Amino acid sequence: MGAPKQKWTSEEEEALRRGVLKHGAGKWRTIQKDPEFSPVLSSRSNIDLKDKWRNLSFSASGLGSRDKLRVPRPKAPSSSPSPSPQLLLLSAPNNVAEASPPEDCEKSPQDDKTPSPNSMILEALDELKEPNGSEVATICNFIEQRHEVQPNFRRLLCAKLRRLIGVNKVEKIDKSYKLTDSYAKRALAPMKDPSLKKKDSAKSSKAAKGLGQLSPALDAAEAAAMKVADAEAKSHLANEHMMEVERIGKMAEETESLLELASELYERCSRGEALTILQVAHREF
DNA sequence: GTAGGGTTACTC
DNA sequence: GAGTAACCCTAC
Repeated sequence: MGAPKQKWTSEEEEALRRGVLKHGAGKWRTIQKDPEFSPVLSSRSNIDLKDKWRNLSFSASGLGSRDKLRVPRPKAPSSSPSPSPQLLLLSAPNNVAEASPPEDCEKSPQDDKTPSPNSMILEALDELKEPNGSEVATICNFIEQRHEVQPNFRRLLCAKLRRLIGVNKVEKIDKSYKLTDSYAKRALAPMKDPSLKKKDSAKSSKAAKGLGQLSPALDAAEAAAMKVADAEAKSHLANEHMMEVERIGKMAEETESLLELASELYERCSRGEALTILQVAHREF
């Protein structure tokens, strides 16, 4: 890495936040070019904005930053439907990744020599079944016993667990982790279904995968709908506030002109001038 | 142009 | 050593 890291200033963060409010998350280029924000964000690329917003979103959710998984980049394209950026805007992205990429979908560990880390973690939590959750060390040991993992796997495990918490697949209890009830019931059931395991054809495994994804997908859709409704409500509220601001502005203008009128009247009257109501009403004086 | 996963530097 | 923030890479 050549250039040193360029830390984000609070002004830049504020500009980004306002830019997202104005144009919406996902319009990074627009925000970056917006004359209102470009002076502050001139040294940032649209990618920088996106990355920073991602970090902000994760910290807002109390999850810390997104995880970093040091595994070989899967060649399979991540064709998952991308979550609406607006979902990231107004609330923590807890459900955003529910419709997760294929890498996240839990295929049976038997399918591959080295399953994805997600699969291994979920498998471990599922099999450990500790009521109060399992500690990282326990999970790590479990996985190491069953699979060949990279040397720094424990560190990656922590990061991965946080992401799984973020997508509501795992919950953290004190220092332990366990599968969320909803996820354990819905997503893992098809995996463990012997009838599905028996069918080892590509077709059936695909079907099993689909089944495994269906419920989380429904959850994601439901959560997304709620988030959208929430965002719309907030947007409506913001509109109302804007109208209120305009109304108050108008009132201020009217008050000012009334004040001018009153002063004028006072001056005239103090000079002994007589004015009729009609004159005052039509300001014919 | 954007999203998402990966890598690296920094901090505690 | 672990967690986090910033940066990079690639697919779409």
